[in-house]
Formats: sequence, structure tokens, C-alpha cells
Amino acid sequence: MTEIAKAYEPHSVEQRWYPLWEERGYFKPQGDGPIYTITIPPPNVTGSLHIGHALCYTIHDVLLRWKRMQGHRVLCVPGTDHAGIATQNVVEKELRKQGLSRHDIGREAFIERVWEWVREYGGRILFQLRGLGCSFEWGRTRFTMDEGYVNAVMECFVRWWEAGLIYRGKRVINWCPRCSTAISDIEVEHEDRAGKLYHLRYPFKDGSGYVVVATTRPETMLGDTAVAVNPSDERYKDKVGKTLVLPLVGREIPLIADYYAKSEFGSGAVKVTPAHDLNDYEAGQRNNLPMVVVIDEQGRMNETAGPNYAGLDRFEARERVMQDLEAAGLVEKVEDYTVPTALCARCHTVIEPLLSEQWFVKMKELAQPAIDVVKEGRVEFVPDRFGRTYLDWMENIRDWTISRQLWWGHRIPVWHTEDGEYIVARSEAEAQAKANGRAITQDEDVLDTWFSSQLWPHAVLGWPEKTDDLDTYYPTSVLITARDIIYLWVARMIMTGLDFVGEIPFSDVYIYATVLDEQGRRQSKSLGTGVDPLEVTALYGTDALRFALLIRCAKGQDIRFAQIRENRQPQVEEARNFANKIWNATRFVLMNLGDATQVEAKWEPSDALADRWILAELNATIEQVTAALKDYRLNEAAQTLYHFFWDEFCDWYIEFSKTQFAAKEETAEVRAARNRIVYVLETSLRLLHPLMPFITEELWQRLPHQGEAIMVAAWPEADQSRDDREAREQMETLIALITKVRNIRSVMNLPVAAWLQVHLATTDERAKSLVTANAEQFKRLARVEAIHVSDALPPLDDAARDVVTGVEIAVPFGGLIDKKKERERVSKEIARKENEVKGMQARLANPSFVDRAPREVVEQTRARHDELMGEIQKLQETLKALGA
RNA sequence: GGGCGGUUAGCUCAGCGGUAGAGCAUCGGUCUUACAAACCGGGGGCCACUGGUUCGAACCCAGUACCGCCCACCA
Repeated sequence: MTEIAKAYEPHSVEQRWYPLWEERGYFKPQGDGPIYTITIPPPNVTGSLHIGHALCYTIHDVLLRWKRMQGHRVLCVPGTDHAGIATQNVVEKELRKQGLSRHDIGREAFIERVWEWVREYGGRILFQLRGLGCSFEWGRTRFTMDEGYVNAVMECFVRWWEAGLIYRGKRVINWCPRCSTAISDIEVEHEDRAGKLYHLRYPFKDGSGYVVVATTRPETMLGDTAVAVNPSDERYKDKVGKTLVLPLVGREIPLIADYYAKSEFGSGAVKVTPAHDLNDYEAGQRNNLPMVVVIDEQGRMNETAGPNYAGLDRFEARERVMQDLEAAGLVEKVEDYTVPTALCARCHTVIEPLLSEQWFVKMKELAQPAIDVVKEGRVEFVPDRFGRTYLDWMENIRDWTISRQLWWGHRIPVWHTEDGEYIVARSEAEAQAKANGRAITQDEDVLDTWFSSQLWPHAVLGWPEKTDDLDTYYPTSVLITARDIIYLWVARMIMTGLDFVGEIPFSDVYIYATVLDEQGRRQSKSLGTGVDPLEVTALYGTDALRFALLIRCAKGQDIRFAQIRENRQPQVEEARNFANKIWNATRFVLMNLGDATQVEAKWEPSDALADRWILAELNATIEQVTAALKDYRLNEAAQTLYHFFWDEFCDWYIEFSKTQFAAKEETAEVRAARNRIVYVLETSLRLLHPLMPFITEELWQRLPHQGEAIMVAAWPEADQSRDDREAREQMETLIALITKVRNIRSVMNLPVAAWLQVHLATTDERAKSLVTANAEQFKRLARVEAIHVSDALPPLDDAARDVVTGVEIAVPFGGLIDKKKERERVSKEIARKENEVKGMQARLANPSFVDRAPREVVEQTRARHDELMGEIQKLQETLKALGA
């Protein structure tokens, strides 16, 4: 027997197995079983591993390993996303340290800088995933800007252009002044902020008074081109059509009627700034209003805003405008007000709605088939409620702003001719050819990052080329992702998959839990509430982190995950303890194999109760774990295994069969016992392997086994014939009896070391033979010297008594019994049983329960009731004998 | 303003129609030769509230309260 450490030491084990698995090609598709494919959500190249990633990719790996063991031909394609804005920001920040802006070095040099950065750091996060044990096919790793992928993006743009789905237009879009780019509607976050509502007076040109308008953004008044009131608003009936003079600017603007103005808000009149507000823009369109742009792309007032304001930041301008209006006596009042504020999801800068020329995709047409496949159940969300949120959004989908005023990304494949025509082509050469000698310049903008990631499942498999991979592995099996990108990403992949490949990209969408901090807030680096998974694994090992996350991974439920304090994280500690338990149980078995070459993981038939019982429990465990994994109930799989391994296998089976398999002799019986325990252990390790790959591989390799690695061993299959209800019931009784004796010892303060005498009395022959057949184990586990079984207890003065499942127990003391303590104990026991009986009596007395409840339930209740009554009676006799 | 979750033992959470569960914490006892990261035993819950359906509800339905997400153009 090889030496084995007293405690599980994860780090060396992890380092040993991962490279071996990879070298042996286990991460590549193997064999010719059914196909199982996952394409991972590509993390941003700027990303470093956080706890959410750890959860996401652990779930991936669990499913991959499980399916692989089930004989599937498994492929998981990893990769990274170029993450336009995020990556550009990172590199710009680096430049700034050298006192440079991207404009100083120019577009080409800047992009080269970003590429350098990506080459150096872009693979870091994928590297970290190896540490988590992820069995991904690294040979097929993709990047959303690698050569082939660019082709896919260009292809998509060109096809959509040709289909008339892409257009260019001037509209009010969400502009982030800090990122200085347009962003799409779903990249905007909304937040209520404390602000003011300003009531301003706009005088009529003819001197007949003024109209009061309310606004939260007075600086935009410089761009007003009308004031609107509701057509049905009586107050303004005779004033609509009159001319107002815009304060501070002097521009004459009309008072118009438009349904957009709500009579009940403020004075019922709303100022209209078509160039700086989406609603105003639409009102402007309806009423042919001019659009006056007064704020620039940096969020500063421009020339048009007038000499007093030009160059001021929008928030400074707000103050200046209010001062000037105040001075002119045009401020009616200013109230505190909660302002719904739009923020850039990336940098939390206040969004500036800006009139701007951008590229858009028409979504309605694309959305319809993607709505249908979810409605028809061809794509299923887990938990299914996310299917409904998906449909809600898809049914109200709006056009998508795809252009970004950035340098890092896929440059829009549109070339402008001098005469204002757009040439859309897959490459510059193709554009040149189409231009017929006209001079062309490429559009300056790049595409939204999600424009490329929407193609992920088919693009990573080779699309638009017709590759074998695409043929073989598409559609993929499941998409595992976070709920905050259902719209940004999931919806769009379904649309492009259907549009370009003609088939759904995946049949299941598993939305996993969001990992929160202790207070239930989203984990955030800036708040310092984030937990670094690498710190956790350094402390407790990878398997412990995986298991800690998985056992909390209830369907759709968020996970609160505590920070590490004083080098401890209790949630992971629990999992580490479990790993250690697995380690030591295996260690114990290994220490007692005798001539190990004679041992194999094989179930030897046995009539012994514990053997029958553990086989039945193991079988049930296989069944439950398999079903749970199939249903993405990962926490249940983890919990079931934890319970089986610790409570049933370690606490009872090992203890029960110790003397047999750990015997010194090498008899056939001993070998059979060894085969059995190795069989149960080996099977347990297989079941645990997808969740805890490293420790299971390490231990499995040390056990007698067949095959080269547990990673490629077969997943255990349940076998109906191994269920054994009788054994499970009997074992339950036996455990209850042993526990009761231990309980008496403990409560009555009997010395732990003392070997007790135990009298058991019952007229139930089965119970009697249960005890006599397992007397050896009973004695050892309850520390009993002799068990005396009879029909009725002999008269014993100095004994503690109890009764369990109809069996009376008496434990004589060596000396005098502490009658007071014993009375207490027995009274408590009676009270407990009476309490239980009370409920049953009420039910049994209720005729409609007896009539209407299933007969089985009624009989069960009656039987239990009678049993309890008998037990109570015995206990009362005991109590009487104690002199109560 | 709409939609969706959550509310169960001191803490973190499972359970989702037939007598309340786990881990941690707590209390008592153990170096019982696999494991003190362990073992054995104990205590601790009107399952947020109010109604309803049911023989029976933590679990199903309706509503209330408080927490948290998502969506939404009300100045």
C-alpha cells in the first residue's frame, strides 16, 4: 500500500491531473456517442476571474464531465470577447499614464497597442479557467476578432444590408460623453436620483403673459424649438398657435398642441427640445419642428448655445442658465424632485440623448422566428420564467443602434463614395471593385461588441464556411449564462442562428444564479465586496470552491457568498471538510485492502443487512443524482451526494462493515467485503467526479480500478432490481435502536468508556432477528457488552428504559440510577410522543379524513398511532416505577 | 407605472400537498487505532402576515407588508 497523507492536500493534486487529462486528449471530442456541445459565454479579454465566472464555468464543467462519462462525444468551445468599449478604456488608461491620448498616436497605432495588450493579457482569464478544472477544448479556442471570426461578422453585416435590415439614420440616440460613443438602449441603466424640477416662464411675444413649463434639465432650454400642450387642455384652447419668445435666446417658438403633453403634469405645458430628448425628438418629427443641437459629444454646450454658455459643461450650464433666468425674473419655482436618470452601463456617466447619425438594424422581422421557437418550446429556458421575460422583450423589440464611435472593434464594412453612396462589402478590395474607380473612404465607426458575439455559436464552429464542425456540433446542447445578458446576447444568438444557419443555436438556456455578497448586493470590485476565486482556491482547493458553489446552485436562486475574513470562508470550509471526508474514507479503505492485487471494485452478492441496504441507497443515489443533473438541479445533485457519502456510507456502512473488510485474514469473505466496499466507494467517486474532479481522480487512481482515468470512466447506471425496501426499513430500525442506546448513555451521563448491558424486548420476531443477526455491529457501535433479547423485559430496578419502533429498551446501570434525571428524560420522551399522537388522533377522529384521504395514508397514520400509544404506555409504566 | 423573485432554527440556505431539514453557530460528552477539517448526543422553528381551496397547506390560490432584481419616453 502506498502512503497516503492524513489530510487532503489539494494543490499538488490539482497540478498533477489537469495536464495529464489534457495531454491524453480527454478534452477533445471522443468516440462516436451522441453529440454534446457547449460554446461558452466568452469572457471579456479585459476580465479577470470573479466568483460569477467561477460559478458559470464550473456549471459548464459539471455538465461536460457528466455527459462525457455517459458516453457522449463532448465538445466545449472556449474563447474570449474583444469587448469594444471595455478594452479600449483599459488601453486608453495605460496611454494616459504616459500623458497620451489615443488621438495623439492615431487610430492605426492605437489599435496596434490594443492588440499588443490583448496578446499579452487576453488569454489570462482562460488560463485561470484551467485552474478551475474546466475541460474545454482549448485547441478550438476562438476570439471575436480572430481572422475567421471577422469574416463571420462581415458576412452578417453584408447579408443584413442586402436584406434591407441595416440602415443609416439620424436620430436621437443614447450618447455617453465619457466613452464618447453611441450605445444601444439595453446598455443604458436607469436610476432614480435626487434632483430638482424647475418651473420656467416663457413669455408670449405679444406681451400677453407667459406659459410655465417644467423641466429637470433647464440647460436644454437653449435648444427648445416649441412648447407643447395637450390638444384637449381647456386652459390653452385659445393660446395654441401663438408665438413665445424663448428666454435668454430670443428665438421665437410656437405653442403647439401635441398629445405627448400631459395636462395633469405641472402647468400642462412642456418644453420641446427635439435634438436632446427622445420624446421631444418624436414630438418634433410629428410637428415638423426644427432641431437645434446645443450640446456636443463631450457633454459641453456648443456655439449654438450662445456665447454665454458655449464651452460650459452641461451641469455648469444648468446653473448658469438658472442664474440668468432668475435674474430675468423668469423662474416660477424650483422643487425637489426625483429624477429618473439614464446612465451608461459601462461607466455610469449620465447619458446625453443626442441627435446623431448612426447605423441601425431593423429587429422586428428577425425577432419573429426567435419568438416562435421559444413559444413552441424548441428553445427552453431554465428556469422557465426567463422564457417569459425573453418573450416580453422580443415582442416589444426596437431597432438596434449598432455603430459605435470607437476605434477598437470590427470596423463597419461600409465605404462612402464622394457622391454620397454607400458601398457595403466584405473587404476593402471588394469595395474598391464595386466603386468603379470612385474614391472611397471607409466608415469611421466600429460595430457594437454584441454584433459580433451574437454570432458566437455558429461562428466558433466555422460559419460562414461550411465546416465539418458546424455540421457535426451545431446546434449546441445548452447555453449557460447570466440573466443580465438575456436580451443583449441570448436573444440575438437565437435570431442570428435561425437567420443564418436556419436552426436554433441551442435547445436549452440555463440561467444560473447571480452571486451576491453577504448583504445581498451584487458583488462589486469598487465596493470591495468581491471575492477572488483564486484566493479561495489557494485556501481550500478548487474542488472545495466548486462544491461550495454547486451545493448553493438552486434553480434561479441567487447565491450569497461571504468574503474571506481572517483567512476563513465558512461556506467553502464546509465543502473542504467534505473533500477531506472523502479523502479519509478512501484512505481508510486503502489502508485495509490487504493484498490489494486481489481486490476489485465489484459488488459481491450478500444477504447481510448493511450490504443490502448500502446497495439500495447507492442505487437510489445514482437515480437521484442523474435525474438532478438532467434537470439542472445542481444543488440537489450535490446535496444528495453529500448526504449519501457522509451520513450513509461513512457514518454507517463503513462503521458497520469495518470488522469484515478490515480483517487481518485473507479469506474469501474478507475479500468479498473488500470488493464490496471498494465497489461502493469507487461508484461514489464516479458520481462525485463531475463536481469534484481533482480529488476523485487522485483517489480513484489509487483504488483498484479498470480503465485509465475516472474522467473517462462510465457514469454509473441505476438498476431497479437493486432497490430493497425491506433492507432500508430494517436498517432504519436498527439505526434508531443504536441511536437510542447512545442517547441514553449520553443523557444519563454514563461513562463513555463503559461497556453496557442492553435488554431489548419485543414480540415482533422480525425485530428480534434483526437485532440478533446484527448483534456484533450493534454492540460495537453502541459500545455494548451484551444484548439480551426477550419477549418482555425482566424486572430491572436500576435501568434506564425507553421504547423505539415497538422495541423496549432497558439499560441497567452499574450503580444507582439518578432517578430524577431519568424521570426527566422519560417525561420528555412521553411529551414528545404525545404531541405527535395528538395530531394523529385529531385526524383519525375526523370522518372526512378517514373517508377521503388515500387508504394508504390512513392506514399508515393508524399504525403509527397505535405504535406510539403502545410506546407511551410503556414509558408511563417506567415513569411510575421511578416513583413519579 | 408594469413584470418577476425572496421572506423557513441565532446565521447561510434546501424543501414546495401527507408527522419541519442541512451546514455553520450553540450546549454536553469523546484523542472509540480513517478523519478534532473528526466522532457521539442534546437544545433550538405558530415555515412574514391575512383570508381561501383541501380530509390535510411551509408547499396551491387571492390579498397585505417588507427586501431585491428586471423592464418602461412622463417633462
